[in-house]
Amino acid sequence: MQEDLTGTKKRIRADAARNEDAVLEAAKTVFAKSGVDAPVREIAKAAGVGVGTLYRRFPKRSDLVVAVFKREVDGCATDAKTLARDYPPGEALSLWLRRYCQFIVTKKGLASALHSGDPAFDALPDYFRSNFEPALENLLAAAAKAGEARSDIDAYDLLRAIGNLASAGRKSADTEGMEHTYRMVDLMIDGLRFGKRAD
Amino acid sequence: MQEDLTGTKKRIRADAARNEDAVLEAAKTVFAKSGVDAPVREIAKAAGVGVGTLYRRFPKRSDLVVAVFKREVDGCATDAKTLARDYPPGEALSLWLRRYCQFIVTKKGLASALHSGDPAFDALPDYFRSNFEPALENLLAAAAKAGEARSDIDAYDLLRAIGNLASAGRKSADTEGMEHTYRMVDLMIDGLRFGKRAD
DNA sequence: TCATATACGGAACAATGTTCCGTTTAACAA
DNA sequence: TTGTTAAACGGAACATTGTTCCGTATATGA
Repeated sequence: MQEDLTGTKKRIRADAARNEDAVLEAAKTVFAKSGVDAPVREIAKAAGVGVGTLYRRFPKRSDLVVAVFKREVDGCATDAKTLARDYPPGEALSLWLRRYCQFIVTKKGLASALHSGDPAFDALPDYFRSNFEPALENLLAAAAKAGEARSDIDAYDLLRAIGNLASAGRKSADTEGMEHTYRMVDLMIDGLRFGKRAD
Repeated sequence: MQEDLTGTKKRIRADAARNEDAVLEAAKTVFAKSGVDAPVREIAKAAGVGVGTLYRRFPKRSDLVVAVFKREVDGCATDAKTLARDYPPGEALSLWLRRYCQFIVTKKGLASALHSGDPAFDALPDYFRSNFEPALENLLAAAAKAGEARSDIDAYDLLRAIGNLASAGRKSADTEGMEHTYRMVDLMIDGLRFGKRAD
């Protein structure tokens, strides 16, 4: 028995780590398919674990929802960095805005859960903003500096605007509404570029 | 066995009518105390009936929620007529806006249920609007005609504005936030009067 | 007063969140 | 490699709902 870098007692057992990941992955899929109210048993089954295993790591249903949400936020925010590294500033910006758009659309069910009044979700809006706002700020700043976007747009305003656009056009959940949404978002991205100006 | 005016077969039994009313009244109270997710058993108990009785008249939980909501809307809309009859136009307007304010505050839990995506509640926003908008329009028109309010305010806009005000200030549910809310609403009512103008 | 359609109450059933515990196994030392 | 053991596992069992069923009670009309 030895202490790890953080001072906790023991190493996480390999199967435990594997299962935690499997559960989160399964939950993401099931939530997307059946909504956030999907039965815990269904998630456990999809992950190939027993409900006991699931509950040891996520004592309350809401813990699992929160974990999935944060994981998705982290993934989307991380993509901002990746895109910024791999693409020219303007393109990185517009690619990420589409990525963000997908995030919003797939989290439709989650969004309503956030406003359900359950205190378990109180921290999520902050988590959302404190991750996405800096991410977008960086992309915007880089694009503006490169002369590929205007520099007078507030990141949070843009997040909200696109969030509203994306969550509005979701009637049939298939490609029908999505195309319309993407067209609107493209319009907005064009606006960012068209209005560009030298600093 | 005789038909009534609407062509339906039979008269409603007295105990049935009594129980229906008791259930609705109990549901209103319980929803206010424990939220719209309160157990059906709790409502049945408060109404002094068995769950079977409750379910005969409201086959789904949501039917009960809808019925309570509509009943509250009806009551609030009816009060508009009563106030218009018993008070001078300007006073009737301002009294009813406070009444409406209370409606919004006590229906906080219900409001989130409306946007839960459950199709059972799809009709409620329309019901809300088609009752309240004409009610307020009448009050506004009368007050404007009497020179006690401006005449360039859209009823629905005002409903939304005050609805937002009232539903915003509801942190502790006690008198704390309510006072602040009422002050804002009073401000708005003053605005209606201050800005009055002859037609 | 009687017959009966109607309504009633609450037990029973189904679905789901959560807990419990006997069994399995990863990790470590000899 | 093998033995020991704390950790993790699975899923049965329990608790809390929504909903259904049905034997019993009763309001109504004749």
